[in-house]
Amino acid sequence: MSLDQSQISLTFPDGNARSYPAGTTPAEVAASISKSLEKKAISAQVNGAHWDLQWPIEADARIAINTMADDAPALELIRHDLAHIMARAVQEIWPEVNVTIGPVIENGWYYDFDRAAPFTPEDLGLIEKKMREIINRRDPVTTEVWDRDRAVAFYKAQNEPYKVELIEAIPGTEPIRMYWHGHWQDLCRGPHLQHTGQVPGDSWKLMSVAGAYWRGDSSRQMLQRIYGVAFQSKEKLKAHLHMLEEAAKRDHRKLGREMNLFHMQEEAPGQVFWHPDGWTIYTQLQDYMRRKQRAGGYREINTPQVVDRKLWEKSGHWDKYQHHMFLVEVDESRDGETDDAAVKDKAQTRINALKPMNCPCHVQVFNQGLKSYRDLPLRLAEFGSCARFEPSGALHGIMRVRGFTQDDAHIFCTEDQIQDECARFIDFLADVYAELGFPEFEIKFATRPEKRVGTDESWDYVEGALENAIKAVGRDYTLEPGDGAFYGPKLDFYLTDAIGRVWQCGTFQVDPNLPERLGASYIAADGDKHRPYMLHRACLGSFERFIGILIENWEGKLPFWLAPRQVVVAAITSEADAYVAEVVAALQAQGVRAEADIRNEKINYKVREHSVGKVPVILAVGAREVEDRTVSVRRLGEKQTSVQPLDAILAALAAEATPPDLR
RNA sequence: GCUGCUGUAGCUCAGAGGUAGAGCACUCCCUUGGUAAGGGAGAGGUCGAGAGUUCAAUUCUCUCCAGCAGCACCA
Repeated sequence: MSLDQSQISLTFPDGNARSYPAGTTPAEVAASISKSLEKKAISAQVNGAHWDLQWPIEADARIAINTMADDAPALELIRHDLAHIMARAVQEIWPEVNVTIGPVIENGWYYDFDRAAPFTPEDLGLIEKKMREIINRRDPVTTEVWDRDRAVAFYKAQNEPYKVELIEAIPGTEPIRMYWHGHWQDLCRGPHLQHTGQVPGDSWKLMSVAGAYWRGDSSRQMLQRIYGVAFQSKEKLKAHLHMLEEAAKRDHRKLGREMNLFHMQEEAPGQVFWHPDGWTIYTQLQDYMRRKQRAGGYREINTPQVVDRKLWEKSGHWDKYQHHMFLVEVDESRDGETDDAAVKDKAQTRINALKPMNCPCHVQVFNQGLKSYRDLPLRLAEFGSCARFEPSGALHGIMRVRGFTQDDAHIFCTEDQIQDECARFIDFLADVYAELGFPEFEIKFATRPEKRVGTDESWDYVEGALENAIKAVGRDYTLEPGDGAFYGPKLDFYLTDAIGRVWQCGTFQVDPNLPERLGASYIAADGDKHRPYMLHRACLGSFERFIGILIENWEGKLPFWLAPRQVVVAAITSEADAYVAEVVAALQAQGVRAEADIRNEKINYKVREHSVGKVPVILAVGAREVEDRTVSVRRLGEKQTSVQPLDAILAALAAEATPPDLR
């Protein structure tokens, strides 16, 4: 502690402290250390907070000066200053454009503009050029804290209404900070670099322009958002652009077409036409899940697709979910001979909905016959085909669709069975994910939201049960306070794919509400009727989306047991054709998906075509193999081939074709 | 749903106010070739749908449909 009020003590990362006048800025601190540090400094950490070099320090503090060698602050400043530089470039080219906000995001930044004419790809080039000019000007960055009214008046005079609105949204306790990059001005909480010349000239790129709502609100003005990416070096930018290319190669829409797995067409937007090879993957996965669920104590059921609105009114979906439902109006008085569907007897018209979820139907199954506490927990599973009217802009390949099938199940149980069922499910899911090639997953625990039903005691109990369950199976989780459903808490499961992307697939939700609405009950040991809890749970989510994830994860090179085409037996000369047929038949008899290629093509051609087609194993046979009863084995991605006896490869491939749960 | 862009042969794409082209794939012929494209020939398209402008529209304009990117949505 300094004795003198006007002096403060600043402690450096090495533990040494020095005394400075109160109000000293990190820039002055850096200068007091060395000329080179003064030049290299970009910002500081003051008591851990990211601090602009120009901001005064008024009290004793821990301080560290940041340079470009400090990754996190360097990237933040580069990206943040580029956001300002881009906005400045845009206003230098088109002075009438209004600026709004421009935050740093993963890998870069964006800035939202209000401009009548759309930005074109050519405009992006112009903006980049102007940005380079601005960087080369090496304009100093300066900052001041302004009085709120002065700032509002300033932006009104500048005709920047969005800035005025932003200031009005800043809490009264926070300062209004203004920044200048040369003459160009922006409202910003900072920090920023010393001058524009500190931004590396060639390690960033403008990527795209797209619409975005002002303040993320779809009822408000649509702005134009320009995205950029930025790194500390040209090499890192290149690596990033390369990674984007790699991700594009995995696109399931592209691979689905190339591998002839499925297609979609405009008469059925958001719905999948599965081709034989794609459907092979689908059925393999479904058969696998069916076996796992049977082993896990689930009973499989199947329920109707077209269900009268009365049930949806009871379940509450009619009120809350109607705009997402496909409705089917049927004139029940039709004679069955009139082809014109538009001719309807309104009085006789019945409104149905395609089911968007399976839960209400599952309660109907539960409700048949009296249930005893001895029947619980009752685990009802369905590969439930659902239809949801998703907004057109949300559709994405087979990942976000309007018609899909969930690996859905509902567990009817008592309150004190929740914890066990939850633990059991986490183990089930971990097992499935590991066998499908996703050993790593995260759990997010979403707790009671503001708007909810049920008593606090009940929430306490159920949340406690979930938490105990996670601990019982020895897993970590992250808390998402307030993110639960209105009726109960939930766990969401996020798996990580081969290139580090995370996907939410599994879910586990506790629901006392729907059994109540739909009148589910069981006879407890005390002889009275009680309400069961309903646990909604899914592991893969939907088959469509999960297969999309599998395709992208494996870049189309699915594990052998899931690969739609497992083996191609290719003749090198037509003299081997009969032997090819024999090998194919022997493989098929072992349950291997094998096909013959005896076309009039060279072996090079065949190898290339089936490699491109991601067939995991090519068996080439020519005169030698026919003679020796062997095959030449070539694995996808390997250049080396090996000659093996027919019997040996039959046994090996049959073993490989066995799904992981049956090994 | 919103903003912008796109829609030409199975796929990837070129093209132009006067009713269309390439490569690959496909079919046939030659070739029997030893591990990522052998050679030749042929066939294939109401240029997403509808309307308008024009002597003439696939090309220009409008509406619709679908796709792509982002936003919003995903109780």
